Amino acid sequence: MRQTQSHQSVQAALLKRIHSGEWSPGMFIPGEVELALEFGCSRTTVNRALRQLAENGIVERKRKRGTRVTPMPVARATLEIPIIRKEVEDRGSEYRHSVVLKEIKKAPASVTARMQLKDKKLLHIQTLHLSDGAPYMFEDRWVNVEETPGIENAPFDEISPNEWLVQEVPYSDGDISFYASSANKELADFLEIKEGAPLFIIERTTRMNDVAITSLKMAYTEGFKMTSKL
Amino acid sequence: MRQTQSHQSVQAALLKRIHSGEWSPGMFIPGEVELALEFGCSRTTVNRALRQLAENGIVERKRKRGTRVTPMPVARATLEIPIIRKEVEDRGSEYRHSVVLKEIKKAPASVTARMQLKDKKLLHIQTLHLSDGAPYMFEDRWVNVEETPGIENAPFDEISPNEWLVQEVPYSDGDISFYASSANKELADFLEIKEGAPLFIIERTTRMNDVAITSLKMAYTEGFKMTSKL
DNA sequence: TTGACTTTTATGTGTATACATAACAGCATA
DNA sequence: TATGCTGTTATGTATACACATAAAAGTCAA
Repeated sequence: MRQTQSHQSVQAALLKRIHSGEWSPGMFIPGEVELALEFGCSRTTVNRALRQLAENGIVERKRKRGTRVTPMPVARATLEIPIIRKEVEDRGSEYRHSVVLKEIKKAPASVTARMQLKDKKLLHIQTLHLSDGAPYMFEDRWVNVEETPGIENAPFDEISPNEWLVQEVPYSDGDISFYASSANKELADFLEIKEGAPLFIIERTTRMNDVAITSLKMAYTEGFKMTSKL
Repeated sequence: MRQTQSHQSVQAALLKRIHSGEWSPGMFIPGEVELALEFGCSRTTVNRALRQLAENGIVERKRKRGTRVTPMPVARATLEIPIIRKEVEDRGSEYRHSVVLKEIKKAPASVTARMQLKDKKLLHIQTLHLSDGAPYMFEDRWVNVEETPGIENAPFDEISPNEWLVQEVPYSDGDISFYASSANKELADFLEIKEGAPLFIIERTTRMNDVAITSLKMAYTEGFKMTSKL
């Protein structure tokens, strides 16, 4: 029998059994061949459905052992980190930015540790991002100049360093972390908030083949919220 | 020619071209048939490689139009939100929790709005989670009792509401958000921090077929950091 | 010129088949 | 007993083929 979208319906059927508790966490589920027979489709189709469930962390698969419902399901949220300008404009606000500092300098230890670049002079850029004229986010960025040709002449009054890098410099991997912190004097001044006010911090380092390209710290004022579906 | 892992190598080859700038953002790349010919593999294999790239947001695909490198790539971070006990124990600390409040009550407007359950009495549970005896996170949870049979008799002195729900109550979807806030008097007392100290807040609502199961707010003290790969 | 129809094209998906590979079980040999 | 060599099994992956489908491009008649 040839159906369309059948891997999706198979996946839905499997999910239903898991969600209903018919297959409980930790339990091994029937093999691909058996399921293919039951659903009246090919093993390929079942395989795809199961593969997708495994990608989403719903089931765990191992050769020979079989497939089982993940015993302790970890909730996963996929966050999308858009370009700042888009983030602001999508909310219907006007975006502006201003580069408040641009220097070539030896980075402090905390930055060199993250980037694993010792004793190199890095480009240090601080940018204030504004939404409808009000301070929205403060960005403190360090850039490995050797890996980003052209950055010295980039027109940062027109395009933000954020956007320029995303468009001009490819990266292969990186890491990101989120935490809460309180504003120090400098940040408080820039963001026009009280010293000690809570900030949402995103720290991000991107690399190309294990060589750090840029590392940055973004400080969002209270009111910023990051949302995602589970 | 039959190779193993070839969809991975094809994907790697495609990624390389994108990262190297040979194919720049917004550009349409050759069709599946053409690529299959070039790589000496079947269209199926190219399809799978491209499908995975599309899932990761690297390329955009549309029937008939073709495949193009995502013009404005949005960085995506997949966060894993583990069970609190695991989170603490994985860091080598001893986990304990204590339920500080358990009542059946009409929820305040902010909660009913999130859960879209009006005028229902909900179970309200507040739990303090401890790491090596020190306050780690404060959880404020509202539960739709009708959808969670057995919760009234659950042994919350042994197992945390968090863990009990994950294991006993299946859910189909939900949403989650992250933001920074400052501690009010009550939270400051529980978490043994100063009033006004920054907190990392995770708000989460889970649903089963569009019916809210539980909605909770988790407040982490400063020092908590959520990390992920890009 | 406009609007309805047809063709073309690139991706989307399903089937049958084959071989690859990891891990386990059981047997046999030193 | 320990160790190495078989199968065996379930998933992992590649291939050739066929049909589905959305969207663009082309065609033609009112």
